[in-house]
Amino acid sequence: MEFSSRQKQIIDASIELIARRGIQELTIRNLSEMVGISEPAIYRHFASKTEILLALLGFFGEQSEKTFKEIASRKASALNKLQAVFEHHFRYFGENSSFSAVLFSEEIFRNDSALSSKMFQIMQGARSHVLGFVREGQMSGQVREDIPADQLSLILIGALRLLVTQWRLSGFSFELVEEGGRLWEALLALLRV
Amino acid sequence: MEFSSRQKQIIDASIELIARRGIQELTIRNLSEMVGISEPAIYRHFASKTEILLALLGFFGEQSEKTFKEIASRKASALNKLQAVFEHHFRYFGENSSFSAVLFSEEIFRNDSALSSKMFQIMQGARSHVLGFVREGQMSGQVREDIPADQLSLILIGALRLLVTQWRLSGFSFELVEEGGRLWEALLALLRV
Amino acid sequence: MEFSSRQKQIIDASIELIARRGIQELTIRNLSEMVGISEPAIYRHFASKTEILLALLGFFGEQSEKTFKEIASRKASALNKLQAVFEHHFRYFGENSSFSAVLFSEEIFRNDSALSSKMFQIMQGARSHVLGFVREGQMSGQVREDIPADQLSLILIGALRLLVTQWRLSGFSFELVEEGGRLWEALLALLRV
Amino acid sequence: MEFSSRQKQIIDASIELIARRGIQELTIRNLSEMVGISEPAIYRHFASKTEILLALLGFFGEQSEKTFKEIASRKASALNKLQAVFEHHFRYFGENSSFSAVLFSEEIFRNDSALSSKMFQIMQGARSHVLGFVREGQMSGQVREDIPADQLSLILIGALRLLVTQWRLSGFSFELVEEGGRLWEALLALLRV
DNA sequence: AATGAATGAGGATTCATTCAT
DNA sequence: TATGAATGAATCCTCATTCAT
Repeated sequence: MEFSSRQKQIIDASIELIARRGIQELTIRNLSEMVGISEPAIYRHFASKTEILLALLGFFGEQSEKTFKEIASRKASALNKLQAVFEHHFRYFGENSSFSAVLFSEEIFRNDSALSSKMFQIMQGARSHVLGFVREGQMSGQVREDIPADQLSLILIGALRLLVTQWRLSGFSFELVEEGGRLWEALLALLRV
Repeated sequence: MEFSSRQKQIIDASIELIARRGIQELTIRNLSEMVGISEPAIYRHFASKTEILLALLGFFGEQSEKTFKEIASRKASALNKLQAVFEHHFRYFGENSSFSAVLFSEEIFRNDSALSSKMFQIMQGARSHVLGFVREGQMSGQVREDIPADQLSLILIGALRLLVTQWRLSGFSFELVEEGGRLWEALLALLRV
Repeated sequence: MEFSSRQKQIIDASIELIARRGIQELTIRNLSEMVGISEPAIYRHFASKTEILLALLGFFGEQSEKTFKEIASRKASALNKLQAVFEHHFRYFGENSSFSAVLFSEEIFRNDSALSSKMFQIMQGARSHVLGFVREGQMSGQVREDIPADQLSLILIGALRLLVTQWRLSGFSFELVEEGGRLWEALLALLRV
Repeated sequence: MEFSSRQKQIIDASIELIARRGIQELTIRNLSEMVGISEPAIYRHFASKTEILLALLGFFGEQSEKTFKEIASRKASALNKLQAVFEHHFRYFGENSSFSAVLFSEEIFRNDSALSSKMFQIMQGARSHVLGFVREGQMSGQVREDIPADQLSLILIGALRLLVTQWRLSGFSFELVEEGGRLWEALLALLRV
């Protein structure tokens, strides 16, 4: 999916808007004000509001997929790859605090089936990549095998999500990267044989 | 807080509405249709829409608090108490699938400060209770001490939340109680010394 | 017209409400809150909101008429009577600042013909009494005759009204009785032969 | 302040509405019907109802100020200027009977502080101009000096206002300009040395 | 004499979207 | 590529009033 610069501008503004003021404030009016064009002009670039959200999710999905693939291709141990996943996400959200609001608020996309299935797809992508790394770790003997890989993945992702959510709800009141580092240490201790 | 039967009816309808159709569909109109009275009639029982949501959260908060306190008072080991927390929540959400939609969707309450602080309060309550149980376990030698208690709590709650969220997003496509049981087994193995 | 004590209470509350918060805040709800009874209970005492306003105007009308008649019956010169009219009104409004808001805001009663004709009647009453005093003064040689009596009445009443209105709009920021005394001195100088 | 033609249309309709049916009937719905557009369309041209009333008062204020300044700049005696003020207002209201309903009904604007202060400002403007003319007359020896200028102004404006109010409440049942002429004659006789 | 529950009509305002230009 | 003007449907909420109790 290629987006024009105007389209990118609109997507960025959407993310900002959702992050700063919540999904209920993502209106065409607010969007057009933020971009600096008129309301109808928005419709020159996207057929509907849903289309904007779809593009937004597509953007996240692609980024996520790309990142996971890059990490997967590294010549490194499974635990190092998992660490990279954690570090990447904490750094990424830390720098783009707006994104977490969108990515961890599935509720937002409930009403439209196209949106919610796109969301589901992104979540599944991340899940299966993490699962792959965990399995890799178990096969290489780095990760404990007494617990099923899918449970471990669930625990890993659940912890990551909750930390980011707490960070966001607390008004970004702590250093996500640092706190994330501590969380990873804890998880590492749990995973290791 | 005591509620009249009509008020309870309105709260129930709100939960149903949020659960089935999402927060965006929680409108006074839909609510009044569901209850079977006119829109203005709603305002005889609650001063505003915010008041309804506040009552709804208050109801959840009280229930949650009561449950945690009951479990805390049991003569049982810390791990048994944690297990009880997990079992209770999975059974509870399993039976009232609507509730999870409300409780794990903090985004919903962002725009109103009264609501979001109430939500925060409920989350903090659960968090501190779980933390207490974990500490208890560490002191009694049941729970490993090489990982800080707050990290363990985060991991526990994060896993619980994510499982419920996946269950909900998948359209309740699996048995929450069973799957929750498996998750608890995994967590138990991780926690134990 | 005789009013029950509850009815008097309602009328008083109406005056207070109009005076303190304006006619737009004279709602059955606010009224019932102020009186301390339920909304339907208001309708036990008055058939409708219009009926309340009618009673309120009737009360003012009677008081006004009584006062004018009392003054008219005094054994005093015409100018003394006029002075009494001024003194009475300034003292009366000064003590019951609420009343001026009702009496000089004819706009309030426009929509209902029963109300506006009642209002008109009260105004006409005051007007004809003042006119009578002026004529009396002209006939007795106290008041200049080069200006028609009806013009003089208009000027007298207009000045009284404007002073009270300014006092009210300024938030009762000056001593009405004192300022009214000065105004009367000025008018007296104008009226005298 | 420049207004689009649609905005002028809306302001005109507001004046008409207030004049013909009273402030309580100045609703967005009635306004939109009168203008011949939908209710939301009104909001394309004014951000809120208050904004409409503010524009309306601004329009009156400007007109009033302009008129007073023009009269003040004339090479004429003070009494001639005062006469011009009276003639202008009676002619103006006679031709635009609607305006008096707005301008002399301060009660209307009580609830909104922005509106009531604008109203106060307009009133003060008129007051100080009249006061200036009276002082000018006293200094030039045209106007009697035994009565303070501010009392005379109050009397002048009070009489003007009351005549217009009576005219309006009587359903425009007499010729305002003629009757206003007679009133001015009376006032002139009072003012002159 | 009073009330709890209810309502039809209407209040201001916002929404996503369309259309002519 | 953009906009000014518009709108149907919906938002939350308030009003005076009624009715059964």
